[in-house]
Amino acid sequence: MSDRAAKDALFASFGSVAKALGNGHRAELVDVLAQGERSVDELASEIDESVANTSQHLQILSRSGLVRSRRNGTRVIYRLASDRVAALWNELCGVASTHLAEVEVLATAYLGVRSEIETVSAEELAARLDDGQVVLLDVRPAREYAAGHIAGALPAPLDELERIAPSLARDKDVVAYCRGPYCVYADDAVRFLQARGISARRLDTGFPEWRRAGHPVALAS
Amino acid sequence: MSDRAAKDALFASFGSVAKALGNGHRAELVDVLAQGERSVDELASEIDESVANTSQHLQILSRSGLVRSRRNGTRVIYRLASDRVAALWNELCGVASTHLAEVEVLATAYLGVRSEIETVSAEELAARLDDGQVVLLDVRPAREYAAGHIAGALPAPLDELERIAPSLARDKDVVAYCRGPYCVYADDAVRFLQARGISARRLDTGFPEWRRAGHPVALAS
DNA sequence: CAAGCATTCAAGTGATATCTTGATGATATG
DNA sequence: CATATCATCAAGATATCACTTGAATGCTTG
Repeated sequence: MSDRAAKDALFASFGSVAKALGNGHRAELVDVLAQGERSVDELASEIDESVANTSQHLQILSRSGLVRSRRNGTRVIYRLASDRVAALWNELCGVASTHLAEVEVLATAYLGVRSEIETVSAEELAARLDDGQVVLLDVRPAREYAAGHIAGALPAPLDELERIAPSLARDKDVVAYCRGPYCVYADDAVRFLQARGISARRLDTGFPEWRRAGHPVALAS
Repeated sequence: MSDRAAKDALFASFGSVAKALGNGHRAELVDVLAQGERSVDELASEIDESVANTSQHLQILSRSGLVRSRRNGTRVIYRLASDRVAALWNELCGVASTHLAEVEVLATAYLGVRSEIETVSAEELAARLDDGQVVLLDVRPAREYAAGHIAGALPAPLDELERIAPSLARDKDVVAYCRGPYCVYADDAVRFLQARGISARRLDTGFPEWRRAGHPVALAS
């Protein structure tokens, strides 16, 4: 094999990993899997695609090494191959939002206008949690809270927020967090609380980023 | 627009950035551009593709925001949109080599067996440079050295290594570096020197990674 | 303004991707 | 062992991608 052919093959291999991420549905699958492992039909309903199609996309991700799977009874459970994959996904989103103007437009179309939603950085949140002056709400679905959450966070899935809101201490800061920067849950929660006169902010990232940064978490045993 | 359609569009947009990297030739273009800006025909000859094809690939990279261009006389000069793009490319290579077994095989086919080539980490090199006990050789083409190099490195392009080798002080460590972890130059240089009885090691990354890590560099004014 | 060079465009061809549909495979349960 | 469930496979239609070729554009220079 010539040097050129060998070099092409090596770079094609690097490219194949990017190609695996180069599809909206597969990108979404990686985004969901960053929250934790899921079965094929859970993933299919999460991304609103047929099971057959989802399965095929998962196999493409698997062939490029981004995800792994195991069988559990009749189900096949997929997970990210490692935290590095989640970090790569994060970096990709960051580059896209920095350099692709359309991302901002599309994010607004999906998430709504974010200008009135104040954010908190992970560093600030970590510091204020130590002071005990923050009520931290995990507004993801209950099972994701159960699988792991920021240390000290309260379970507060969106559909229970109405019930929880009245009991929030008025003398503390309320902060909501969810799956990540492009997840609607925390935005919805902040708007919901604001509409009830409770000022709240959202973590500017999400649980996976928090955990990867080495901040304290509570994980399912 | 429904939430689902909006979400699909947003994630398709993220995916489009990955798709731009999802081709061996474009990946190689990004790898070269991480060294510094280049004209279209320089890039075309670097990746051994036709100018027309190279131009089209560059436009795909440009549309996805990964590169920018400016005109200089009859030439069009392309550059990476930012260091974050180089960091993303690095992360991608890292994930590929961690999770794709074939990368190791292909890297060996291209770079040769690397087991006998000792490496130095950037941290160790930075520390030893301060001690003055290292001869550091930049074995990239001369114009890349001229555009910027590690502070204290000597210009030592491969085709002049024969001339330079005899003058290397025998009481110091010799370290070679080049474009990055998947570049042959430093490996070739180490083998060349070893064959002449000079023990040498290579930096395990390359110049762009060194610079992004904030280590000292000398840049063209 | 004509000539030359670098780059881009446009059109065409063969190869890949994506999604759908219906069938098959694997595992647990009655 | 029959059945239900979850997942994968196989085949086919449509769209997109990658590369080639030849023409067109933009800039500089004589």
